[in-house]
Amino acid sequence: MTTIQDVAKHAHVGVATVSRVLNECGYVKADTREKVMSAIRELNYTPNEMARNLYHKKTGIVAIIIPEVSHPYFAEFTNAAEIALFRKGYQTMICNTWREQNYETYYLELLKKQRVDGIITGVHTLDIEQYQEVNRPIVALDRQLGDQIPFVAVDHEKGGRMAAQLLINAGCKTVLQCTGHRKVSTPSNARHEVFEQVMKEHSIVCHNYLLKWNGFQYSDYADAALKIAENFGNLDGYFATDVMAVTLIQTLEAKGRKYPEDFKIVAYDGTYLSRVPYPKLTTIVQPIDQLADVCVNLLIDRIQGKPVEKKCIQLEVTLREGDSTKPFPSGRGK
Amino acid sequence: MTTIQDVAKHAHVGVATVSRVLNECGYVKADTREKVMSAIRELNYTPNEMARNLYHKKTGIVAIIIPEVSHPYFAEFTNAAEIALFRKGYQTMICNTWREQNYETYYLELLKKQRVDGIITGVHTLDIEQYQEVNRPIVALDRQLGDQIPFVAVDHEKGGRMAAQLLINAGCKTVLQCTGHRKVSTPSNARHEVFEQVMKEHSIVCHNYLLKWNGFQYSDYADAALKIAENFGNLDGYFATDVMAVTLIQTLEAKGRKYPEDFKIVAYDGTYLSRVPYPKLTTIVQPIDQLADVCVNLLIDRIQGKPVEKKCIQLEVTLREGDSTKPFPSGRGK
DNA sequence: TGCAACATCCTGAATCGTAGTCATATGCAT
DNA sequence: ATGCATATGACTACGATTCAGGATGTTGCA
Repeated sequence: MTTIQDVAKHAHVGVATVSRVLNECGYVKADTREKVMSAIRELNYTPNEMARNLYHKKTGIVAIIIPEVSHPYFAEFTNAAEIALFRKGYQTMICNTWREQNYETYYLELLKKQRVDGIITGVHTLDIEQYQEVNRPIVALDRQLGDQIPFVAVDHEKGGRMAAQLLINAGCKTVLQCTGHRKVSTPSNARHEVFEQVMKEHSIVCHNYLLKWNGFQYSDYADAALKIAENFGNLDGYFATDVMAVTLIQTLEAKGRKYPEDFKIVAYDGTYLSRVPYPKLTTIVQPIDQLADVCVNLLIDRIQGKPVEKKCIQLEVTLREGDSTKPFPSGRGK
Repeated sequence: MTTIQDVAKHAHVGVATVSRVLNECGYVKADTREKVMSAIRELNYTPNEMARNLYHKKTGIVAIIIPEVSHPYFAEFTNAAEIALFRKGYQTMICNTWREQNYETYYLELLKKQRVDGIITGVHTLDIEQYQEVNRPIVALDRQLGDQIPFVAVDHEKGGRMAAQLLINAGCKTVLQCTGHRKVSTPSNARHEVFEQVMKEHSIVCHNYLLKWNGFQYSDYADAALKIAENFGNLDGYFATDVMAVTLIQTLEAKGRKYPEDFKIVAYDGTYLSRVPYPKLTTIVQPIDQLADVCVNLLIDRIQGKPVEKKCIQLEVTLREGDSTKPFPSGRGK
């Protein structure tokens, strides 16, 4: 690999001059610049980023820590984040944790090691303390990690309430919601509390199905859907994330239930998946691109040392109403 | 940030000793090691990766260049690649090109700049020459980039033939396949040639619909599906990638055609999306995880200087047969 | 005209933080 | 005293940037 030294020697100038030409700063005579430029071309020289990074103490890389990038929600989030980061001049590193704490710890180290300038984390496994002791730029998606770390989330309570209301309006009497681990302290769990509560207020039976997570594999969701179909196969309302919702629909259909005549369903997230079923699936949509933008902006501000005043930013969910919550014909027998 | 110097001073030893403790090499007395260790703990020291990288002339980062990571195919590919890379001790950088040549050029520069140790490219826009002049570790997915750059792809011809045969066996008489730009020299275009040819051999009318790519957005696919439904809405067989297939199904259903009674369809790729429709969608499945593994292994070999003898690796497609190619009842009137 | 003041142009050396080479210094056995 | 294993620190390379400062050229003003 050719270095700036080689270029300097080849152009019969000092390294500082080459550097000035490269960075277009300071005084350089026109013909000297030309000499340097042609030396650069001749030697096919490209400045070494590692050396630059060492000097400037920045890498221009941001790590996105997520359970796994193949999950539609995180794929779309990562995608949007990459765009935003690219615009700001940053590269994106992806870090799948598979919900393993030690992976998360490992990735958190990247920041201490100065391998990345900042981290956007979308996982919820590690203890808060570990995040807090890394006193460097971090932004959290859907998780409160103490006072120092800004976090971004949608109004999940509203999302849960909307979902509940949609099923109630459709005339559901016995419903089920699919949840992740309820103990995990993430704002996104709020929707399940609200959902349950609203159902209770309307005296509607509300079952919970705890979805164990083993990675984003079809078989896991298919198994879960099968279990639900077995144990809760004749309810009239369901509330689940996109992935679970679409899998559930096909499983219930395979069991002979007509979609969306026999059962109503509301999906949550609004990824591409939620647009696939026909008739259209009613979905509570998270503004994934916006979430990513906000995360990136917050992070870049922190990296650049700007004081981040707002520690918590909440965005709105929207409703994409389809035919999966069309009311049951009135007067139907239970 | 604390440096190795600080640790050395704090422990009253030389930097070399600290380095030896860190890297567990050379002779260090047990109590000296302890002194150093406790200094490291006290100062909360972590070695700076940038400096290490500069010294060792490697970053331990691999770039994956793809059109965009939100597309299910690339999301699943990237996911699998990240796992494989992590196992080999590498970090993954994602680079969305949006099919813009200048982005691709920019990302290719990362390699010259020594910001990454290697590149896996899954895009097809840039001229081959630009790749060839970067004489560093590159592996291509689904594209032949000259003799020096190994490439990995599935047997698309077989895939195209299988798809054609499935529709023929189902009794289709007039079919349509959705293609990308046919001029682009990617092995994956081979399936369309074969598909067309097989159809011709069976005297079946085969239409082509050229899908213009503007990014992985629902609206684009929805628009395309709408156009197909308008102009080719009453054919009896379709062949398209997962994304297009599922969108097409819902659009044709919305037009009143019964799936899969009125028309047959074969999907290509085998991402999660292809598992969503009910009744099940017949799909030509690419072994995406395997493709990623092979790409990663080839790349790491190249990075580590091992001679890569096999310049081209072809994997097999498999058939996941669903009900979307169940034969039309015999004797139906055209 | 003389020369201070300033702008222009360029170089060498120091710097960023780590790793490894080399030289040196112990202790212990022969 | 010699040899060897053990133990340690000063120094320098990695490649780019930047600072201090030297060498010009140019202007302003007595």
